[in-house]
Amino acid sequence: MTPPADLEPLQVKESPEEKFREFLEIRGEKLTEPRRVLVNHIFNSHKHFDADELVADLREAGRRVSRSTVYRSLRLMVEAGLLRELRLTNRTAYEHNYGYPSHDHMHCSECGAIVEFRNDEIRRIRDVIAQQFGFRAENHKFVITGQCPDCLKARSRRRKLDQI
Amino acid sequence: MTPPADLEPLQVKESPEEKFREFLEIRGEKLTEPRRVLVNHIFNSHKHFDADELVADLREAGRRVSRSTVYRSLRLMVEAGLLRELRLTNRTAYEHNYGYPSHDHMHCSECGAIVEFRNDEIRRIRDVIAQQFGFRAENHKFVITGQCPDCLKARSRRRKLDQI
DNA sequence: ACTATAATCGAGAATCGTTCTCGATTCGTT
DNA sequence: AACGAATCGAGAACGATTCTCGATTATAGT
Repeated sequence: MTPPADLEPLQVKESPEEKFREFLEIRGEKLTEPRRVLVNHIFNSHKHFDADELVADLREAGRRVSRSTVYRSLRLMVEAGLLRELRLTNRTAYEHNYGYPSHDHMHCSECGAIVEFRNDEIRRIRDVIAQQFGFRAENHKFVITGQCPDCLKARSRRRKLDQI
Repeated sequence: MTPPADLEPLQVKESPEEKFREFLEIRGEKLTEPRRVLVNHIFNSHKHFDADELVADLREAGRRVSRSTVYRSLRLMVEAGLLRELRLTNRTAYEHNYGYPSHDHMHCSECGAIVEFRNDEIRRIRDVIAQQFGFRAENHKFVITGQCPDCLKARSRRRKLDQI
């Protein structure tokens, strides 16, 4: 299933690695080998992942990076605006924030699938509400929970079997 | 600050305790003394709280309920539809779901304040989007993060001081 | 009331994701 | 090559939550 046209990666001037290096330099920190491995691996494919999956993924690819460094680097990449956190379960999931249009999520309560969607009205409503309350809106999270099409199909299949 | 009129508690036929007992009975479980203490204490005031605050609160009121029982009961009350979970920080916060109109939240990233608001458009958008993707929408969470009016005021005060 | 049986309780151990500590290593610069 | 600062990895520590298990309590049947 290809993503909808409005959720294609955006054209960006700098690569994630360049952007990360820049962020680190400003703070007097360094883009080391493990950090370069991480940022490139993460932006090599567009998907949601958590710290454990990342460690396992890297290990499979033959790149050892310690858990400590993975957690530390993820935090940095969030601060750098490269990644965004999603707290849907007890584990924190991450997704690309740099070079990717802003969007929200649907979360299947049965299989855990995460589906992205784009809707500009939400942003508008958010700003109207914030203004009403004198808030300065910085960000928002909109997550629709329910059952994805696959799990709904599986359910109705089960119901039919039960009737026999 | 009184809550907006559209966020007043709703009139409900059954008390939370009755509703809890009913839920438990269906599952062949019992409304015990600790559970009765908890459900009544929780619905005695309308506010957000987490497990630790609840334990401390009860202790102050002279009612000892063990941490285990508090966690177990909170889970049950969520399943019973009495409470709703909010995962804004590392601690899970809870709020009334029974006898209270559905609403969403603004969360101040500076002081942690949680402000409720009601907006019917969100629900409508949610259902339209879910339908587009073949999802069955069961629930949603919409959280606006930013700075609350008080923290904005404190900020501009600080900026003025800096200028002197 | 009394007893039997299953559910529940409390205390503390265990779990699990994440963060911290610290001696060893690497980076960039002289 | 040598230095100081930043970073690394391994494992300890942490904090919220869940689990374990012997003691306690609720409810139905006598």
